[in-house]
Amino acid sequence: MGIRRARNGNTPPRRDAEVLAVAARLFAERGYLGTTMQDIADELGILKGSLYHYISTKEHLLFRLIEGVHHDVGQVLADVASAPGLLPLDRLALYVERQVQQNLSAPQRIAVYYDEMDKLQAERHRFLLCERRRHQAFVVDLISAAQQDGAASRERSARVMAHCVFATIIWTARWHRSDATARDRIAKVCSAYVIAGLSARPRSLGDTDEASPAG
Amino acid sequence: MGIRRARNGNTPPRRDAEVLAVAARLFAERGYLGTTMQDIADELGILKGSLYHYISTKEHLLFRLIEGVHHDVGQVLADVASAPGLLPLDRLALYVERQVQQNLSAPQRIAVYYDEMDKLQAERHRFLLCERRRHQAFVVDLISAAQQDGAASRERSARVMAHCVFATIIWTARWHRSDATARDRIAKVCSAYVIAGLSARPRSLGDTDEASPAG
Amino acid sequence: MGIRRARNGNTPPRRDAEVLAVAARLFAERGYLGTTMQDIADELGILKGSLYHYISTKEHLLFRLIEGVHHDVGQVLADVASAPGLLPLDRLALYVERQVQQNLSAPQRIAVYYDEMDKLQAERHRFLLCERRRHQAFVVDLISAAQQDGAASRERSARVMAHCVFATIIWTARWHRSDATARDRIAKVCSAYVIAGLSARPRSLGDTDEASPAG
Amino acid sequence: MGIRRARNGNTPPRRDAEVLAVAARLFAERGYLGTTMQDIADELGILKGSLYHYISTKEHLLFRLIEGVHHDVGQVLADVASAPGLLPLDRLALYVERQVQQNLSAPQRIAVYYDEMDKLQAERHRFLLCERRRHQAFVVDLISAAQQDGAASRERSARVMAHCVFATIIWTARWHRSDATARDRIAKVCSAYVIAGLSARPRSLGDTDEASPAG
DNA sequence: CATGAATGAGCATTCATTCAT
DNA sequence: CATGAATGAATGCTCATTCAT
Repeated sequence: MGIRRARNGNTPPRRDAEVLAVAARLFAERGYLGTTMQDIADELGILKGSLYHYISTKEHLLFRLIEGVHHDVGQVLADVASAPGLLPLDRLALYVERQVQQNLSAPQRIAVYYDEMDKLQAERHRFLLCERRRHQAFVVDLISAAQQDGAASRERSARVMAHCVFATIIWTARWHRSDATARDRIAKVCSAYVIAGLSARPRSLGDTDEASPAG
Repeated sequence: MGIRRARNGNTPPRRDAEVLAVAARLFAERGYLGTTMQDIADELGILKGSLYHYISTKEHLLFRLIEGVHHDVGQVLADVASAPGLLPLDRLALYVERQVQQNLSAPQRIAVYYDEMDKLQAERHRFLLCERRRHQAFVVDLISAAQQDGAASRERSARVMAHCVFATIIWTARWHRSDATARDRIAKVCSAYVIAGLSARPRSLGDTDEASPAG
Repeated sequence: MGIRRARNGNTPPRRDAEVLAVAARLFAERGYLGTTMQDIADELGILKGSLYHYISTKEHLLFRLIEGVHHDVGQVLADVASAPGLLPLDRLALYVERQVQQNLSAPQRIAVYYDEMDKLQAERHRFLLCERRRHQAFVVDLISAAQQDGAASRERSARVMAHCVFATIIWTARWHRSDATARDRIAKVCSAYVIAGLSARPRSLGDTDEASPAG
Repeated sequence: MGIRRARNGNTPPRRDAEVLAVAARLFAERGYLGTTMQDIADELGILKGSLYHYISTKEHLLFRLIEGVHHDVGQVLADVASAPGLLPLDRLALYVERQVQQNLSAPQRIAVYYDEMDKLQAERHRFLLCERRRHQAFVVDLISAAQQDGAASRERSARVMAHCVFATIIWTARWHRSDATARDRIAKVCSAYVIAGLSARPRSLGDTDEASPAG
C-alpha cells in the first residue's frame, strides 16, 4: 500500500530529487511547520494531491532530507577519522574545514537538519539524536587528546569548547548567503578561529597580548 | 481595542508574567508554530479562550517575548560600550561574558529570539532585523579596532569572525540545560575561546603548538 | 435571580435609557449580530460585565428596543384610526405623514425594528409578526375603502399597493440623515407621492400626461 | 493564492453555482453574520472545510454574490438608458418595471445586495457605494427631466421622490414570496404606482378626488 | 502519473454570560 | 453598582491526506 520510492535504475528520478530540493529550500526558509504541501506543490508546478506520488508523508519527506545530511556528515567524520598522520588539533582543523565547506555548499539542508529534527517521529528522532551524540563524542575526544599533548588549553572544559566548535560550524549555514567563491575562505577563517580559540594560554580580561600597546 | 495591561502599581500582574514565561518555554521547546494556544492554556490551567484576557494575539505574545529579549540585549550593549578604559579585545571579552551569562539565565527566551523572529509581522520583523544589524556592526567594529591595534588577527575577515563570535554566544542557549552554578564557568570559557580565536597569529594546518609563544 | 428593571420612581433611570439609546444606535449602524456587548460597554464607558446590571440578555435588550417602537407605531395607528371625519384616502395621507415623521425622528430604532426583528426569540417574534399583520390589514382596508369610493385606483391590487406604501414609509429611515428641519417637508412629499400613487387613472407606458409636449 | 475558478468552458461549474445559490438563500434568510459556513456546508451536504474549494473567504463569497447583482442592475440601467424614443416618465416606468421584475425573479440576491453590502471590505464597499450613487443620479436626473417637461410634479423634491421610487422597487424583494406568475402583475402595479406618485398635481389633505382631472 | 474534490481534525480567535470581590 | 477574570461554545479558516476518475 505505502508508496515505494525505490527506483530501479533506468527511470531517472529527476522529479523525485526536485521534490527533495524544493522541500529543503522551503523548509529552510519557512520552517517545517510553516511550509504546507500546497507550497511545495506550487513551487513544483503540480497539484497538492500529485505530490503523494513522490512521497508518502510530509514527515517522511523531512526524514529523507535529514537522513541525507546525516549520511554526508558521517562521511566527513569517517574521512577525518581516517586521515593518516595528523595531530589531534590538526585533525580538528581538517574537521572544521570540511564541515564548514559542506554547510556552505548546501546551507538549507543543514539548517533543516539542526532546526527540524525534533519534528520527526519519536523513534527516528531518538536514533538521530544518538548519532549526533556520537558525533559530539568524536570532537570532545579530539579536544581532550589535544589537551593532553598540550596543544589545547587544559584550563577550559573540553565539552564546553566542543560546543563552541559546533556553534562556529553550524552557524555558518545560517548567515552565509550563497557566495560560492567565498566558501574556501570562510572555511579557512572558521578553522583558524576555532584552532586559535582552542589553543593553550587562554586570555582573561585585562590580560592583553604583549603585542598590544596596553600599558 | 487591545487589552489594557496598565496595572497601577500595587496589584502585581502575576498571571500576566506567568503567561509570558509559559509561552517562552513552550515556544522554545516546540517552536512558535508547533505550540498551540491550547498548549499554553493547558499549562496555565485555564481555558483557551481565557488566555485572551492577557494577550491580544498569538503573534503579539511572541512580539512581547522578543521585545523583552531585545531590550535586555540593548542593555548589555550599552553597558559594554560605556565601560571605561578597556582595549577593544577586552571590551569584546566583557561583551561575550555578559551575553553568555544572559543567554544561560534565560535560554528559552533567547532561543525564541533567534528562531522565531521571522514569524512576526513584516513591520515588527523589519524593525528588529535592523536593530540586529546595528548589534552586528558594534561587534564588527570592535574586532576591526582590535585588528588595527594588532590584538586581533589581521589575516581573517572581521565580518566572518564576528559571525563566529555570535555563533559561540548564541549556541550556548541551545545546548545548555539550566545548571545555574555552571553559568559563570561557561561564560568564562566562551569568552576565553572567543578571544583566543580572534587573536593574532592564526594556526594553520601542521602549525603545531611549539611555534606559539606559550611558555 | 433575574435582574429587575422596574425602577420605583425616585431613582432616575438615566443610565438605563442611555443603554437603550446606545444599543439602538449601534444595532442600527452595525446590525444586532455585528454589535458586541463590548461595543456597547465601550460606548457607555463601562465594562462589559457591568452592562448586566441594566439588562439581562442581549436579546432582551433588543426586545425592549423593538417593543418601544411597536408601542409608538400602535399609538400612531390608534390616532389615525380615531381621527374624525376623514375620507379613506385622507386618512391614509395622515397615516403616511405621521409614520414618516416618526421614522425620521428616530430612524435608528425603526431600522432596528425592521431589520432585526427576526433575531428575537421565536415567541416574541411570532407575536410582533402577528401585530405587524394587523397593521398591514389596517392599511389594506383603508386602500380598499378608497378604491370603493373611487378615490383609489381599482385596477391595482390593494395588497400590492399597501406594500408600496409601506416601502415608501419604511425606507425613509434608511436614507434620511438627521436633518431635523427637513422632517416635515419629507413627510409631506412622501404623503403626496403615496396618495398620487394610489389615485385612480393609472398611467401605462406611452400614456403620457396631456400636459406633456408629447405629440 | 486564492482558488482558481477559471473553468475552461465545457465542464459546467455546477457545484460552484450551487454554493452561490445556497449562500444567497441563507444570507437572505438569516443575514450574513447570522449564517455560518457550517450552515452553508450542511445545506450542500458537504463538510465545512470542503467549502473552501469553491470560495476563498466568506467575505469573498458575499462579494461574488453582490457583484452579480451589481452587474445585473447595471445591465438594466444600460438597457433603460438606451431604449429609443421614450419620454423621461415613460423611461422611468420601464426602469421600475424591469427592476421589479428582476427583484422578484431573485429576491434573495437583491435582499443581500441591500442589507449586507456594508459587511464587505472597506475598498469593495466604497466601490459599490460609489456605483450606487451613480445609479441614484440616473433616476434623479430622469425625474428632474420629467419635472421640466411638466410630466412630474415640480412641487416635490426630485431627490426625495427618487428615494420613494427606490423604496417601492427594493421593498418588493422583501415581501414577495416566489409566486412566479404574479411577477408581471406586481411589476405593472409598482410601475403604475410610481408613475402616478410622481405625476404632477399633488393631492393635499382634504383635496378630494373630484378635483382631479379623472373622468 | 496527474487531477481536484472531499475529508476531518485542528487552530486562533470571538463573544455572551457569570460571579467572586 | 462596578470590576475583570473566567467560561465554554462556536466561528472562520487551514491543511495533510485520500481516492475515484
